Amino acid sequence: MTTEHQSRAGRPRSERAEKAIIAATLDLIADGMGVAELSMEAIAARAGVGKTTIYRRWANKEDLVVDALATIRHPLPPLAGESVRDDLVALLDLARREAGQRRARCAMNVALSESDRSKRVSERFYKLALEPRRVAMREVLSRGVANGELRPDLDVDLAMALLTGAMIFFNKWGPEGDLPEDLAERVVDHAMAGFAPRA
Amino acid sequence: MTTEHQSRAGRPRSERAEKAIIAATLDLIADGMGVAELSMEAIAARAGVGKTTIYRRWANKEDLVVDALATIRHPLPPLAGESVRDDLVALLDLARREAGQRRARCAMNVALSESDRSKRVSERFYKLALEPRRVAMREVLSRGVANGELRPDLDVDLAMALLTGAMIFFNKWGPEGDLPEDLAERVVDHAMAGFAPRA
Amino acid sequence: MTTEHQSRAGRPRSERAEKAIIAATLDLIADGMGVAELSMEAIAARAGVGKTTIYRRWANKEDLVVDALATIRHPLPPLAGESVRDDLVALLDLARREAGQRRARCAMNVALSESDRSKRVSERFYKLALEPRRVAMREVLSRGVANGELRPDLDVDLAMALLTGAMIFFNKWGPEGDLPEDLAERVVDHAMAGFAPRA
Amino acid sequence: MTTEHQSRAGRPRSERAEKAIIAATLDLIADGMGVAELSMEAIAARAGVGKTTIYRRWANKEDLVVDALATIRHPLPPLAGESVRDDLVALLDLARREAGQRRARCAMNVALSESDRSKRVSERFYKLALEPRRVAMREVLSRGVANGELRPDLDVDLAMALLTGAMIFFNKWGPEGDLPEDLAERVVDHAMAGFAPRA
DNA sequence: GTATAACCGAGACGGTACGTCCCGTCTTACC
DNA sequence: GGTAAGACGGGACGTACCGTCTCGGTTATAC
Repeated sequence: MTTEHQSRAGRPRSERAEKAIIAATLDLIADGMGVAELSMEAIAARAGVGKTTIYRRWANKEDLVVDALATIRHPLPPLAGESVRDDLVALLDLARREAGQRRARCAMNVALSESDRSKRVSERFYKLALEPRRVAMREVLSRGVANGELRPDLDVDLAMALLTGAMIFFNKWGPEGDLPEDLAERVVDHAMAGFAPRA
Repeated sequence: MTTEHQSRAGRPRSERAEKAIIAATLDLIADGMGVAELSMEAIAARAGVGKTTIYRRWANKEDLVVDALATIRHPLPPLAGESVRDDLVALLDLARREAGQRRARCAMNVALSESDRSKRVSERFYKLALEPRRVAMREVLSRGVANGELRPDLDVDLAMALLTGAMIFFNKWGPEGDLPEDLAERVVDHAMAGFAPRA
Repeated sequence: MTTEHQSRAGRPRSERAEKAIIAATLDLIADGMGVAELSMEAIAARAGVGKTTIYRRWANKEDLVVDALATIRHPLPPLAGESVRDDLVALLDLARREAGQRRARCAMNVALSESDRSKRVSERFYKLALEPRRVAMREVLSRGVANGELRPDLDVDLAMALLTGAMIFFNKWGPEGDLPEDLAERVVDHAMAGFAPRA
Repeated sequence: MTTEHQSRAGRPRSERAEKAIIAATLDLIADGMGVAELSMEAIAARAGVGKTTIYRRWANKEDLVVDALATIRHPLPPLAGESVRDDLVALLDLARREAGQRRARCAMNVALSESDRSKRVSERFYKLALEPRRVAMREVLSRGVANGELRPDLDVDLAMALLTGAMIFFNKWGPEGDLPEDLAERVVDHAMAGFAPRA
C-alpha cells in the first residue's frame, strides 16, 4: 500500500485560486501591459482573490509572471524525420506562427527584457519554452551531420544560432504585420545553402 | 538697445545639468536596472539635479531613456572593402566586442525588451544603433552579389537577419563571460558556406 | 440505558486549551499591549492553539479580553471592623499594592481605556473588580455614619469617589516606580480630615 | 532688520492640508472610533489628502492622534481668586462640563488608554491638556495654605489627587447621562470639609 | 465495537489597513 | 526664466491580522 499522503497540515491551497491568478496575469499581460505596468492589485482583483493568496505562492511579481508565462504551452511541432530541411522548417514555422499571437509574443518580450536584471526570469523561461525546441533542433541537425545530409564539420551550435537568431530578428524588426508564410522555408534554405555562389 | 541674441529671455538651460542627467540615466541602466525599475528620483539624485530640470526637457521616463541610449556612440568599423567576408567579420566583431561592455549590452537589452510596451524606445534605438550598421551590411552584401562573390539570387534581407540574429542570440543566450574572439569569423564562414556538404 | 449526563455528544472541549488561551491573553496584555494591539494570531500561537479553538469559545477579541480580565482575582482584604479609618486604609492599600503588579495594572488600564469603545469591557471589569470593593467601602462608610465616626450628612458616594479616584489618579499619573507605602494612610487621613484648618 | 527667514528650501508644507488632516482625525474620532479603529486611509480620504502628506508630518497613527487631540483647546476657566473654594469649583466644573462633550471625552479616553503602551501619547496629552489645570489648581491650593484658608500642613499633591480623581471617577463610572450640575460644588465641599463630624 | 459527532492543530481564504516608494505636478527661494 | 529643493495627490508595493473556511486527525458518547 502506498499511502504516501503528501498533504501538509491545514487547509490545502485552492487550485481554483491558483488557476484564476495565472489566468488573470496572462490576461492582463496580453491586454498590453509590460511586466512593470502590471499590478498585483489588478491581478488579485481580476482573479477575485486576496493579495495574500498570491503572495503565499509567489514571492513577488516577477516570480508570478515567470510561472504564468511558463504555463503557456509551447508544444513541439510533429517532425516527420524524413529530411533535415523539412524538420527545420517545421520548427521555425512554429516560431513564425507564434509571433502572431499576443500571448506568445508578450512572453517572448518579457523573457528577453528581464535577462540582465533578474536572471531567474529569463533562465526559467528559457528552460521551459526554449530548451525543448533547442534540444529538438540539435537532434535534427546532429542527425543530419550523421547521415550525410549536412556537412560533417558543421558547428551545430552556430547553425542553431543562425536559424533561431534570424527568427528573433524578424520578430523584432521585421516587416509590419504578420510575417510571410514562407519565411521559415526561406530562412532554412538560405542557411543551408549558404551565401556562396553555387559551384 | 538691440542685442541680437535670439535666445529667449531668462537664464539659459544648463548644459551641465543635461549631461549629468544623461550620464546618471545610463549609469543606472548599466547598474542593472530595467527601464521600469529605473526611477526618475534616483536619476535626479544621482545627477544632483531637481526633478523639475528633468521634466522640463523630457516629458517622461521613456523619452529620457530613448535620448540617453541614443547618446551611446555606435561607430562603424572601418571596412577594407576588399572581400565580403572580411567586411562582414569586421561588422559582426564590433557587435561581439560591444557585448562585453555593460552599457552597450544593457542598451541592447532595453531596446529588445521595450519593443511591445513602448514602440518608440526600440524604434529609436533601431534607427540610431542598428540602422547604420544594417545599411553598411547591406552595401557589403549587395556589392558581393554584384561582383559575384555571393550568389546572384541571394535574399539580402534574409542574409542580414541570419548574421545579425546570430550575434543577438549569442549576446543573450551564449556562453557565460566574454564571447570567443573568433566568433564573428565562424558565424560569417558558416553563414556564407551554408550547412550543405561540400559537393 | 439512562446515563443522566447532560453533555452533548462528541469530543468535549479541552479545558487545557481554554486555560492556555486565557493565560496567553493576560501575558500579552501584561507584556504591554493595549487591547487593540493584541492580536488573535499572537494569542493562538502563544497558547499553542488553533485560531478556531479561540473563535469557537469567544466571538471576538473583546469578549476574550473581558473573560481574561475577569479571571484575575481581586480578593478583598480582611477588614478588622474596629475603625472606619483602618478599614479604609486596608481597602486603599490593596489598590496601592496592586498598582505594583503588571497584570493588575494593565487590567486597570484596559478597563479605563475601553470604556467608550466597548462599554462591555469596562462594565464587566467594574462588576468583577471594582463593585465588590465599592460594596465593602460603602459598608464601612455607612457604618461610620451610623455610629458617629463620620458626620451624619456625609455623601457616601461622593466620599467613595474621592478615595477611589485618588488611588486611580496616583496609579496613572503618580510618581515613577512603586507608590510610597504610607500612601493609603495619607489619602484616608486627608480625605477624612478635609482641607480646612483645624478649628 | 530681522529677516530671520526660517523657511527651508523647497515648497513649503501646506497649512491647509495640515488643518484638514487634524480636522478629519478629530471628526473620525468623534464619530465613535477608538484610536485603533481609526484608519490613516480614512483620514487621508476624508481630508482630501495623500497618505504621504500625513506621513511626512507624523511618523504613525498615534503621533497624529496625539497632535490632533492636543489641538482641542482646554482653556482655563476664569478664576476670581477671592476664595479657594470658588476657584476649585470653577476648575472642577470645567471638567464636568467637558465630560458632556464628545471630543473632550474621547480625548480623555485616548489619553487614559495609551498610558502603558505608548508613554509618549499620554505624556504629551498630559503636558498639553492636564498640566495647565494642575498648575492652576496647585496655585489655588498653595495660596489657600498661605493665607490661612487651608490648613498649613495640607499635602497639596494629595489634595489635588482627591479632587481630580473624584472627577475622573464620576466621568468613568458615574451615573448615566450628564453629571449633576452641582457636582463640582459638592466634591469641593466634601473634600474641604472632610468626613469627620463637625466638632 | 463501531459509528458518529464535536472537537483539535494547522493553515489557506478574501479582505482591510499598514507604512514606504515613486510617479508626474506644483510651489517656493535663489540666481 | 532656469534651478535645486521638496511638498503635493495618487497608486502600487509587500506585510500583518482580521474573522471564516477547510483539511486530516483525535476523543468522546451513543448505538
